[in-house]
Amino acid sequence: MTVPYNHREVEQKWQKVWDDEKAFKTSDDYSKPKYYALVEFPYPSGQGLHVGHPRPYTALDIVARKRRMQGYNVLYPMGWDAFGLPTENYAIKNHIHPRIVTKNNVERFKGQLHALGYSFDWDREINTTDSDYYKWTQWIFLKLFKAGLAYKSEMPINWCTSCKVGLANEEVVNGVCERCGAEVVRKVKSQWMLKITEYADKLIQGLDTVDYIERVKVSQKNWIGKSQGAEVDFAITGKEEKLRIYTTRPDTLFGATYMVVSPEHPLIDKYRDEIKNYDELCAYREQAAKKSDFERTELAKDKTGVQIDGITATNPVNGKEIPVWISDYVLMTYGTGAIMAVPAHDERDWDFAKKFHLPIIEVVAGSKVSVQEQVYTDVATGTIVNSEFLDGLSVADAKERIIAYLEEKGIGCSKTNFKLRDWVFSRQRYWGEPIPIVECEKCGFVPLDESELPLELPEVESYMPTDNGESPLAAMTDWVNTVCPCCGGPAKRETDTMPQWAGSSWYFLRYTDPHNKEALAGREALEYWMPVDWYNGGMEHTTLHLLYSRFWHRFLYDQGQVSCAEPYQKRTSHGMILGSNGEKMSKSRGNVVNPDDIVQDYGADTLRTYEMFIGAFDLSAAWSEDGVKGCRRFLERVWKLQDIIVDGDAYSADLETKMHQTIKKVSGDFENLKYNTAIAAMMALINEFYKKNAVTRGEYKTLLILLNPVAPHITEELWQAAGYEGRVYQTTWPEYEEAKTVESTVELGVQINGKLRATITVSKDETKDAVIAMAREALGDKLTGTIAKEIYVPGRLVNLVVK
RNA sequence: GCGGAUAUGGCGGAAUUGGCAGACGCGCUGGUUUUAGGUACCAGUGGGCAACCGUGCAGGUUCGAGUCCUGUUAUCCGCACCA
Repeated sequence: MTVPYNHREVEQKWQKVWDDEKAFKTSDDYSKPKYYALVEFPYPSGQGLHVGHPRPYTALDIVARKRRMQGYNVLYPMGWDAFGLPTENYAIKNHIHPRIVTKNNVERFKGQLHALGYSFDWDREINTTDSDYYKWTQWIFLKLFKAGLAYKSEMPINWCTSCKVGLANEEVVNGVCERCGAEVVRKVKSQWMLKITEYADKLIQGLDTVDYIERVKVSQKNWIGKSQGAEVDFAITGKEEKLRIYTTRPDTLFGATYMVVSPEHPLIDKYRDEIKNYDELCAYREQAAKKSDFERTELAKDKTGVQIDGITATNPVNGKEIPVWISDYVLMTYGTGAIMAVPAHDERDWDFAKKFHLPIIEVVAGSKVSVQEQVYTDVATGTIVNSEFLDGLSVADAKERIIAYLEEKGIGCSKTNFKLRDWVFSRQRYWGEPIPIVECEKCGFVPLDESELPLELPEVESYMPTDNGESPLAAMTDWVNTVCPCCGGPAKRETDTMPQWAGSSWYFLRYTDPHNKEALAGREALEYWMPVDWYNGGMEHTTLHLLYSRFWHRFLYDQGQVSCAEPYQKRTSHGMILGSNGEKMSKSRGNVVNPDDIVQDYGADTLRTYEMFIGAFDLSAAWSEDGVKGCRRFLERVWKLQDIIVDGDAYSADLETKMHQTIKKVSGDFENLKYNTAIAAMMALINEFYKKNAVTRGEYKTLLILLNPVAPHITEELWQAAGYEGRVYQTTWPEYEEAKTVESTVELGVQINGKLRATITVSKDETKDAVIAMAREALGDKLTGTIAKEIYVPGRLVNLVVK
């Protein structure tokens, strides 16, 4: 009888061995084939590791370990995305420097990850808050600035009226401050912006060249929101000036019965003398500005607006005079801030026209507008009517025709718009990368010289933002007042810092060469390692982090700094781990599971196995302590196979097919995010061993290798105990023979009219006639009437169609 | 409202992509070992006495549908009037 399975001893032992042997150190031998597996690096929060973290980490650890055994040079790194709000807030509250808070949290996280036995190369650990690291974040910012992609602009920020502090979006809950519950208003402040919009098209096109799960591609495309339409000039009656609008439906131009401009549109102030109800418009504008996003959502269906009295416009294609309204359903930030309204064929225009009794003209025949009193927005069917030279055309043809007409007459042009907005890049916070720009009275915004990087975060007395909304750095006059790098005159440093997204927008590059002092990473390292072969992360990062980092990478590519256009070859996403009640884990719900407890009580291998077995990797799954026990039981059963090992390096004859099938199944499933079925296959395999009460040394060896990526500690221990050579992590991944995965005899279902009536066992290469004959015999009396059709699907079933 | 997903035993979930639904695990029932509890092991476990019926619901295509098509309901996630 063998010793019992003591997970604590086994896991500590092997973690030490791996450390001592530098088992997972990435090699600098660039002649080997490479594999770069990446998981999103965590924010080291004060709560420590959550059971959600190990799910993706284990999944890619499995891939990384398997790839090493397949002979690849594997880069599987880990680091810390450590700038950010919670650390800063904790520092403010407890009067501890955020650097200390970060250091403590990182230590805790690292200890927890280490205890889970991940094969990260810790020599490549990075931390976004190290000045050696953020030096290069600042360096990239300077490149963006010099390329004209960083600029300052007035943007509204969330302002808590009670705390007198600018808030991040995530600190605003239902329109009030998360901390004090006071009202949050918009306050305009000059902020750094990055022109991600300039890369909108490249970011869409790049998606065609990469292997991302479909829903990630779809979300990115929707977020960028490309729409093709036209800009058209409407004449303002009696004026030289035109009112330019954007529309995706230029084909409905003849159906425009009024226009709407956004309340902030400059037209209103420009013609204030001619406008008879200017005061009324101003009142509406003020009301619209006060509406919070929350209220605007609530009121989405109920349209409001005021007609501009004194101004009308002329439809350029038919010369008709139409009224102009203002309404907050038109946004100043999209298109031109003005629209033509075609109520017959746009839902919002329809609602608005109905409310204010404006005329509705049908220009796409779909019978619904006039007959059923319904808006008709379908573009795939329908024929243009009431539109002179467009009559009879399809929507698509009419679009083409009208755009040609507009361009010929000089009253409009085709135009592409994006929903994507530029990236607001500054934060009025302490715990972020300082923006390496000074403002000189004479020279304006001047970038620091690269030699001055890193621009280190100075020590401050208080991390609290100031009451006027400036960053805490603004109070440090010694630091703020500096000289202009350009003219030597007096200048002030930028006191805002970068958002948390900055450090994570390029970290995958740093891992390739983390200690490089001369560059963000060496050229050779970048060329060898990039792109990331497989990147896994949460769906919540699809539109921000993933898009931002693709933007930075594409920019660096255009600058000749990196050698591939897209940073990630493959992107997958994991599902969330929910509490045992099926709800999201949270302290307030009291359903949080601490991974440390599971590691203590059941072991890291059990936790890893369970998290992989819990369900389909991309779907959310509820935690179950009983499920954990089941996985522990499985490992116990693997442990106890030691008692029934028999001699023989080969697979036994009766299990040969099963062995080859299992290798195939596990190898394939590990590549396709199907960890749950891979583990199920291994469970089924050991059930076979127990049925026979014997496992050959050859079978046992294969099992240990297959299971090793999932449960690395126990398999190393058993490997050593069985006296196999070296370590599992140094061995070679087993091969299977396709021919040997097929059983020589198969059981077939025999159906009558699609219903199962019997089963027969036949040899895999039996002829159809013979199989049918056997099927008829097996059915006996059950077969009545005449057979109209005989269907034989080899390896599957026989179906007899009877009349 | 728009976009994306999901729906299969008591529970978590499988199903070679149109071919024997319920793999694997949990739980449960009975048994063996044990002073007992737990552990471990063995047998059983979708429903129904049966014929049969069973993959959210209603239709359809097919020799054959969890899988394809049409419609519909519920739940979850993301977005918010983008002309």
